[in-house]
Amino acid sequence: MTFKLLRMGTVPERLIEAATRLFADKGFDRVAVQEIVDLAGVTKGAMYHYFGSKDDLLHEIYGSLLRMQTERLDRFASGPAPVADRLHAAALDVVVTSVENFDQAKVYFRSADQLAESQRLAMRAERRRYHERFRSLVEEGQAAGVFRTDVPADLTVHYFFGAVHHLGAWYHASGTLSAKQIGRHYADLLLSSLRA
Amino acid sequence: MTFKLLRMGTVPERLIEAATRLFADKGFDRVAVQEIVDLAGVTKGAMYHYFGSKDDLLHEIYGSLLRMQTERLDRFASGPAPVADRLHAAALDVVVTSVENFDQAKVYFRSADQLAESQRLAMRAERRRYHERFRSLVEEGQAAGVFRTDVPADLTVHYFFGAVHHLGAWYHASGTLSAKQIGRHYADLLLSSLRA
Amino acid sequence: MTFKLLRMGTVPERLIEAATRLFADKGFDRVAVQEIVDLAGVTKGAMYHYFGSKDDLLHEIYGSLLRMQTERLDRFASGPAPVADRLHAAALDVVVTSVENFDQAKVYFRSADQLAESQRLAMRAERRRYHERFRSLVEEGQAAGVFRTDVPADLTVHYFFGAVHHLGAWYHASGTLSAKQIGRHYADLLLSSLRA
Amino acid sequence: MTFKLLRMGTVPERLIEAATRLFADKGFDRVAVQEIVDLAGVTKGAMYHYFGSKDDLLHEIYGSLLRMQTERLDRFASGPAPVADRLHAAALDVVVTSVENFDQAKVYFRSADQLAESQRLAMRAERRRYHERFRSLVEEGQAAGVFRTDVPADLTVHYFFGAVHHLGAWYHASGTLSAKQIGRHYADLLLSSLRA
DNA sequence: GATGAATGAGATTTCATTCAT
DNA sequence: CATGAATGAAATCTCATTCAT
Repeated sequence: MTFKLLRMGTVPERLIEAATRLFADKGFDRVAVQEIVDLAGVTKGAMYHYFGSKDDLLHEIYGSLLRMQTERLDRFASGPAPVADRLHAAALDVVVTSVENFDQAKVYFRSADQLAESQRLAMRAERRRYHERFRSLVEEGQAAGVFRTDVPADLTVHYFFGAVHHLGAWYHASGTLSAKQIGRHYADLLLSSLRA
Repeated sequence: MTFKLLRMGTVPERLIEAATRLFADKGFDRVAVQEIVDLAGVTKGAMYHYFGSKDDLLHEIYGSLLRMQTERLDRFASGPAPVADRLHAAALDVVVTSVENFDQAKVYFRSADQLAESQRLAMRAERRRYHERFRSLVEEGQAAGVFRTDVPADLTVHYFFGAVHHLGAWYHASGTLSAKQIGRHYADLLLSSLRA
Repeated sequence: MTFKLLRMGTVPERLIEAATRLFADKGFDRVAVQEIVDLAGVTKGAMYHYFGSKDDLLHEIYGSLLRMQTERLDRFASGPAPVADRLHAAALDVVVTSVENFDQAKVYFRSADQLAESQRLAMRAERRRYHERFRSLVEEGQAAGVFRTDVPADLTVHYFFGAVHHLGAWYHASGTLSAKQIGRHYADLLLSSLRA
Repeated sequence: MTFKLLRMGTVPERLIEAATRLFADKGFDRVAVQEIVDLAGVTKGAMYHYFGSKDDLLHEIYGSLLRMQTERLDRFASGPAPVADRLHAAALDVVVTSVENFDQAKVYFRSADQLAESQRLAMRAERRRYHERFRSLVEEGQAAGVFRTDVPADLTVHYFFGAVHHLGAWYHASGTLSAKQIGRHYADLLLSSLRA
């Protein structure tokens, strides 16, 4: 697959966009800095003016999606609705936002291990917080007696996010299902599997 | 993480084992051929005597797990038991074998995109057959009226295998759950989510 | 070692001071223009406003010490005192001024070869004049019969300035000897070695 | 200055020789790996097959001269002759061997600061041992009453080795003095300056 | 006067693969 | 069967300098 030269936005924006597309398409390790700057229509020097390293680009892309999803989860988890509804909404939302930012999500799903040592720890902590927030919703449902308790909440959350991460492996925009439809199915499957 | 020099088995076996460990640990692109042969206790010449390329090693590891799981799925799917039981057994089995061959599974889960062009197509076809066999079990249950039909079987299968692939991201041998326990939980969640 | 942002003096003065410290610390080739302007608290544009190039900075530092020492040598060499006394005073003085302007001296001692082609010739000629003036003092003593003649004056001068240049390799302000004490010892050693 | 393609010796030998000439001529930081391998008549890959880095080449050159001179100093210092004779012989020898291995010596004299962090400490320790061995000769002479005691032995040794290091700045093979003549003059100047 | 974004050339290093022995 | 020296292409990154504002 080839992409058209990017012409809009500031240089760092174009670089991030170019990197996102290419990392999503071929994986971090298979993308040369030269390809990124070519797609962004600048020179390598310009890239290193704005980003300290190729790793930094990944970190930026990775972190920005993680921040967005953390923030949205917070909103969805903290409403007044019954816990099952809140969990359903949160599950649906994470699928929809992943599909709507699909390149970014693909980078996110596949490249945690490619982060530089220093960034890896910080990102891992952030991801764990996200995981735990989601898990606490499940536990809340268990405590309320609406979710089964024979399967550990932790495991259920891993199970669900596995499904979400796997979107990157099979979803294509050309498919018949919309982001929302997929999200609803995913959320339905999660809720069904949890029903007490 | 560092590994001990491998001393047992034939040269090609040692090479496969070394490559499996290293690919699982760092990802295909981050492993140098030199590291593999060092761990296997041989030289590069020896490796190129037995394998045509680094890609071949990946192909071998990838293909052998895929073959094994395809074969086992065939056995589990074709029994005389009720379809729900057969699906449960198949789901449990794929989790158990993935955990029991964890390094190989990690390589498998993460490296589909790293396969060389020529091998990629063949492997993709094989994987699709596997996916379709599993899906046909779900469809059989839908036809029999024991599984819900409002969620497409295809999507359910992606959902479940997403969960399985994600094992590589969180499972550690040191955890409290055994392979079988995890497999049972996973299979239970799958069956619950499918119940009509 | 890190240095504090320079805040005093005019912009070109701060640039010279920053460059002097950094060149002394790491050597000309290991210092980036960016570091110099960071330490001086200005931007690159400012530097290129005042200096034509990084080489120019070195040239400035190099030349200013050389000019100072040439001038002082002239004063010390041309007095009415006996030649041995004048040589002793000159030798002492070059050590003292080198220690008192230690960063500048370190740059001077180490960086003759880093000067740009065009500047190198001019500086070499200037240095040779300095060397010859010093040598002529030695020759004057030889002619007067107070210095030995079996060792060529030229060689003695190289010998002594080798010792002086080497100060940059071992002297630290934290040592027990003062600039003057070191200078006296050096001058004593020179005079002793020359005694007829 | 340009050099002729090296054709003799093993590849690592040619690389060391090429690096020695070029480092001596232009200084470590001004020599590109490409120049070294061109002069040695091999490719960059070959160089990195034998040496881990450009730093390693410097370390090798630096260390081999240091080892040689340490060993020779040991021999000269430990004889039965009077201490003044032993010091004279040692001083003469270090000059002669420096001149006879002039390229290596020039690299050694100028490049201590360019050594990589890890190697710098080891080399510094080794150099200090050398310095101390030389100093102990001076102290022995002071204790024996044949050398002056008003100038610290330490300082005298720095003084002398400054002169030796400076050879790299002025000596040329085309000069009128032979290595031995220079050595004798240097040793004479040292001994004269030390006479009680 | 001063900024700092951008360039472009070149630096070191890596690595899968080949091949003479 | 097996070695390991050598290649050559490509990777990431650095940096002095320029120039529109």
